[in-house]
Amino acid sequence: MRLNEIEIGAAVDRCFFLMPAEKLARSLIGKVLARQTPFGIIAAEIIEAEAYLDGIDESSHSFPGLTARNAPMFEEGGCIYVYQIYGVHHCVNIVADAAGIGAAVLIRAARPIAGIDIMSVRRPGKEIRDLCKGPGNLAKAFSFTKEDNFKRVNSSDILIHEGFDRRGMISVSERIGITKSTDLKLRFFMAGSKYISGRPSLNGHIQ
DNA sequence: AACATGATCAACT
DNA sequence: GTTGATCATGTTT
Repeated sequence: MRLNEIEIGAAVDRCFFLMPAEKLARSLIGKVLARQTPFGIIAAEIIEAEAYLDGIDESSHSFPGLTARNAPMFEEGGCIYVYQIYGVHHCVNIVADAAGIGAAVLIRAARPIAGIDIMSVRRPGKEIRDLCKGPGNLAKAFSFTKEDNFKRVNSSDILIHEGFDRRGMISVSERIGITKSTDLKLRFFMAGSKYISGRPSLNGHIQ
């Protein structure tokens, strides 16, 4: 599929998401997140993502076991899980692995490819590079809300396309903004990209 | 009380 | 340009 003269590949198949969250987070870098809206399609290349594991990961929303809030995380991989944080922001996750596991990948930053005019309405006055920088900002640009919980990628208005092969361009670090299980290196990102969140000194920025 | 954040502002290099 | 402090805000435990 082609969007604004950019080839973003085909939609990934359903079984793509049936892998552990750590592997899925790495695999999602370079993929294109897209959404069909009444005003047209929005699309952006995933540049930064974090894995939240089942079992030992105390910072994962699934750690306490199944609750009303985290129920989407226990669906089969490819399910959407959106939560609200600090009363103000929303964050988007894509569930990993088989049903009942409870692992997901937080999408933290992306490079806008299409629907920039639509994103700009939702993020007035922002530079293109800042439209989808940070999980709360990305959710705002894409208008993700709890309404999107339990939707399935590629069987709804939310899509993931093959995008770009970024193997060999991906760096790993500790996750941002958590206080538990901080030793785990589960943040994956394109080093030096101007689209990633966090302080430049943590990111190997070139800019 | 804690929370997977972001905008703003003041102070610095 | 960068950094750290502060706070707005609603849901969950």
